[in-house]
Amino acid sequence: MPEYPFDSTSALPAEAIAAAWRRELPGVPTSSIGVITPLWRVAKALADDRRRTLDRLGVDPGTLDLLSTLRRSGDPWTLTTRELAAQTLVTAGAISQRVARAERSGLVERAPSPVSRRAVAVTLTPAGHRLVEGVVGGLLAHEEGLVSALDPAERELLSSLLRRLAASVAGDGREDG
Amino acid sequence: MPEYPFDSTSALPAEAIAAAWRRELPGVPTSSIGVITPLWRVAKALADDRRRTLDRLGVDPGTLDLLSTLRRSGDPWTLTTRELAAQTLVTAGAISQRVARAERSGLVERAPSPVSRRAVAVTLTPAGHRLVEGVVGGLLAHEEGLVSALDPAERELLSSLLRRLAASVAGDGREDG
DNA sequence: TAGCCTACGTTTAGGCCTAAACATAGCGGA
DNA sequence: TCCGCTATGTTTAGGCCTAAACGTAGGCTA
Repeated sequence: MPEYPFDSTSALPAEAIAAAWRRELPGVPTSSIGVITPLWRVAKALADDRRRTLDRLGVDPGTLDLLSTLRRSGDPWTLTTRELAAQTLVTAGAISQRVARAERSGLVERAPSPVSRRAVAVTLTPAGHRLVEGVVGGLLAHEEGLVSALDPAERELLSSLLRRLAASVAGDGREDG
Repeated sequence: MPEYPFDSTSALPAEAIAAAWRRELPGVPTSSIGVITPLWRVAKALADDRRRTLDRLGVDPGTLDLLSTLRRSGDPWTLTTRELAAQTLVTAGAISQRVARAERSGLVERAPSPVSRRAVAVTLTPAGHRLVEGVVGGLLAHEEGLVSALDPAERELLSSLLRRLAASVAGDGREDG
């Protein structure tokens, strides 16, 4: 049996963590804990769930992210390293490694870009097409089930709160120099 | 200059991703994308921000999580590997590695547990105390600023939606066997 | 045509994680 | 007392990431 990490429902409630800090180090500001802790727990639970689901389907999350981005981009299913990095939110170095892994597995091919001679064009192979097309529908259907605990109005509300928070975090923390 | 990943605000909106799937593979269910995509983007933005903040303070996120959990537990600042795994939501193997790293840095010590002979008691050293106490206040103050884009009522709402979602994800995805 | 700058990719070092295989410790029954 | 089962930790293989160093391409200018 695989060794699962503990799940978020059995973890200490965020409010207990905040209370412990106030008891141990009076004066530390604890109000962010109530939102950041549940956020990370959900994100981790979703990531764990996706990793296990994809494991059963024979692909890893980084590779599926790569194949999905190419597949979604439409005919001719080709993007440069730079475009892939921008759409998947990881560094160019990470893309380089993902592409190398996927290329070893025969899922994508690298070729000099027709547009710019220093760019590299990454293209889905037939095997890559088959894999992503065979997996994406099932994955999305599964995740649809996970979020169905919230009704459509609640999902919209959650989504909009998250987008506002994202704007705040991205705006801060970066713009010094 | 470090190579930053692209930030979430410049990324493709979740709705554009869903529309691309509907165009490319009609029939795939796309309604989960609107909530899962923003959720992961915020989580990643927060994780990136925390990593960089802690980097300036000379500690890594995994180590701070370990030291914080011990510090919060109160006198005598000792927990077993198992308790640490339960509270930090990572596997026992990950805890073992974190503790080994922190021990090499002189921040914690391992000793046989007085309670059970097969348990290992992990305790904060004076250097560990100094580090966590010197860092936690600043980190929480910084993150307080990040979430201040939402007013208290909105934070409470977000928090409660996230907790409901966490319960759904943890309940599903695991209980087969 | 050399010098410089920027854009684009890749590689490497090292942190971090999970899953799985291993070890050991204690418990409990036959 | 031997066997088996469970609890607890550690180790290893391998995925995944960032930061930083490194190549190399093209453009621009003197």
